[in-house]
Amino acid sequence: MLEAARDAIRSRGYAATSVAELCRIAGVTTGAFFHNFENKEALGVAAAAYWAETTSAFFADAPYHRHADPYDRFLGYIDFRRDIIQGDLAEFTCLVGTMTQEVFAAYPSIRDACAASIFGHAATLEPDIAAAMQARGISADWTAASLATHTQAVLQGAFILAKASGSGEVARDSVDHLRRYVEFLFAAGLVAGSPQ
Amino acid sequence: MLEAARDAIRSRGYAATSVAELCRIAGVTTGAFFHNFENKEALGVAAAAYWAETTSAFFADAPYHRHADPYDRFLGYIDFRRDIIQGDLAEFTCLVGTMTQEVFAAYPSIRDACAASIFGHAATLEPDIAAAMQARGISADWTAASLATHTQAVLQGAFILAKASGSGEVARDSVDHLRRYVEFLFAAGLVAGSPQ
DNA sequence: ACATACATACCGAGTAGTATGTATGTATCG
DNA sequence: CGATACATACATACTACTCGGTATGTATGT
Repeated sequence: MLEAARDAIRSRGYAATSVAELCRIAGVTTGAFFHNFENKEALGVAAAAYWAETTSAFFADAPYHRHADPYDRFLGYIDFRRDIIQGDLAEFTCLVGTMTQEVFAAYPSIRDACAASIFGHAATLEPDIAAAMQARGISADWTAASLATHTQAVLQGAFILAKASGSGEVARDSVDHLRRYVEFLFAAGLVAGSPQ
Repeated sequence: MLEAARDAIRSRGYAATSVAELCRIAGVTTGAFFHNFENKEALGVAAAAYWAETTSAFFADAPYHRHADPYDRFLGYIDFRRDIIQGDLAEFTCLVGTMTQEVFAAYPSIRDACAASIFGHAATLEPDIAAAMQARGISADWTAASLATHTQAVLQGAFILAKASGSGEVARDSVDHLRRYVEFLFAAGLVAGSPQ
């Protein structure tokens, strides 16, 4: 059911996905649906929570954690995010980013669940960024938290451009820029602190 | 009518905005609506085209064009984008970015109109970026076009995070990171070409 | 000066279809 | 036997869209 919601909402959006269609895809009846979810809004919240869970597990198992150096882990994360931008648009884009755009004003409960997923994921990057900053003696006018959040902004924006262009290529290009930025940040830390 | 569509779709989304509601806001009848637009999809296309027109004029009149140096104009653009992230969420976020997420699979005509607006706007930045690169003798593994596109990705992603968090603050933080990146790119051009 | 014919823009009640949600019945469990 | 987990058949509201009618203007002929 939650998987059906994930797939349908990712390709059609929240409002355009009907409960009946969802039931048909998942092979359940409307009775079962409304037995498990109070209403459609509750499904949206549950879908966002399910997304947070499954993506957490997915990234926890990803190979970039093998690196001993936290800086390498962070760069490895970015490379990994770049690598998984491939195949069908609805397969690599972000459910909660999509839903947020639609429901942020009308359904605060869904918006909050989406925000928890996005910022919760960003928070998992903070320790590595902070450790990398400390190892390189970086004290800048940006924080580990703001850089972690920025990576998510770049990714979300990259997904929008991918959907607009119909291809993941522009998204990968943007992630390349993000990687270069991070290299600059930590290379600059070795010499001074900020550009010019 | 197009203004009503712009405001309604920016806060509620395309699918959740009904024709009847649109007519009520704009103070027209359904007869008038379907006289002017073949169907709701045609309105979506027209709204995206109207957005492209009005934003083109808005940015053409913006103060950053006063700078004599193309590099300053580009940085001025980024600062301007940062400055206008204020007030209500539905007022500073991007109509075509929002619509793209919803309709990219179901309504190719709307998606294409949104893509034309986004990438058309990005293209207006290319000449200044290219001129700045040439003035500083930069030959890098990135192009003016890819950097222009990346700026749009950061902005679009920043808007998503703003909607998720309910505040423009995180969006402005991301634009700050973008500015710092651009400064790095052009500072590095003066010495070598890439980080390290 | 003005009648006729016609085109365009618009009105708004109505329609077929679809949306979410509900009321009620039934099977399956501990 | 009571509670939970569903299935089925609606109910009600809303959806995009239509269609016959009308108001307004314009081109043309006399």
